[in-house]
Amino acid sequence: MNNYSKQREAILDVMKQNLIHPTAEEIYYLVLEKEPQISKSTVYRNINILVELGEIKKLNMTLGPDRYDYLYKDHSHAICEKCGNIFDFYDDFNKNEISKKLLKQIGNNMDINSITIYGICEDCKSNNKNKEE
Amino acid sequence: MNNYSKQREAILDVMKQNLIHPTAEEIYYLVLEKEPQISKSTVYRNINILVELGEIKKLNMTLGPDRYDYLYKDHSHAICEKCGNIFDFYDDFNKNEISKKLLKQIGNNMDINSITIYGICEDCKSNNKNKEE
DNA sequence: TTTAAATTAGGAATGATTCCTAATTTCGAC
DNA sequence: GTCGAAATTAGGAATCATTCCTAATTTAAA
Repeated sequence: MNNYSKQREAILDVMKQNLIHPTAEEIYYLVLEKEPQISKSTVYRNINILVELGEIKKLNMTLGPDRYDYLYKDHSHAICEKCGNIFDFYDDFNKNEISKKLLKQIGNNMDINSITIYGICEDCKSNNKNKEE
Repeated sequence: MNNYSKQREAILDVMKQNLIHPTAEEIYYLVLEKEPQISKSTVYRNINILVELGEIKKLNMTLGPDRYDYLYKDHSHAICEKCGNIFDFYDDFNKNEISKKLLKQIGNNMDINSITIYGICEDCKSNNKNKEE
């Protein structure tokens, strides 16, 4: 793994230019515009390679297929389990006090790659107030 | 949704007695022992209902199919992205300072259901030191 | 009871992802 | 540059996980 290919390059470009947390399928259609002959299996294979190389990040979703994010520094996510919206936030987990406390609680000196918060966002909370079922 | 059924009861019992973060498939085989005629679709359907009712929690995995956990109070997870191990830790996110700070960073007053930490555990870190590829 | 709604088993269908294969591309050694 | 080994590709088949469909059964409220 790790020879140059214009297909892999095109996928990484798409990720850099679309900071919208696309699914693998969405990445495929975005890449198609520049590489009309690319196959879905190539997209899936390269997404996995890019994740392994640490160039992009996989977001494990509660709802629907997983999503991907071009990895920039100190970037974590909060995901609404009702509507699926993803909120970005920024934090250097290798420096700050929050992660020190979390690490102490875990009792295992992990390298923290990211923190994901799962919850219900403001919008979904207020929409819910009017509902009864 | 919400009539009594012995199948749903059996699934919840399995979850209460097996705090091992099983996959849906594993839950199916565990329930089979008590309900030998239960079908897989019944297991999947009831798992989803129990998640919706808040009786069990879905863990979004980086590796492999999702896993489930019998929900007890103030319980969150750290997942190793290399070996898939799940570490439990305990924290009431609706009370403590950590979640207050996280909420401020998100900029959206979410109800936090849980926090999941993704990283590399101690074991995988030390195993890696000897590897080069 | 009676009846409507919920639930079931079982299998078909779907959706997402990985695997397979033969052809092509990359790249380092000469 | 040329060669050959290793990596990569397109395309489709296969697999895996999950949901959907249907007719029969069970539940629960009137």
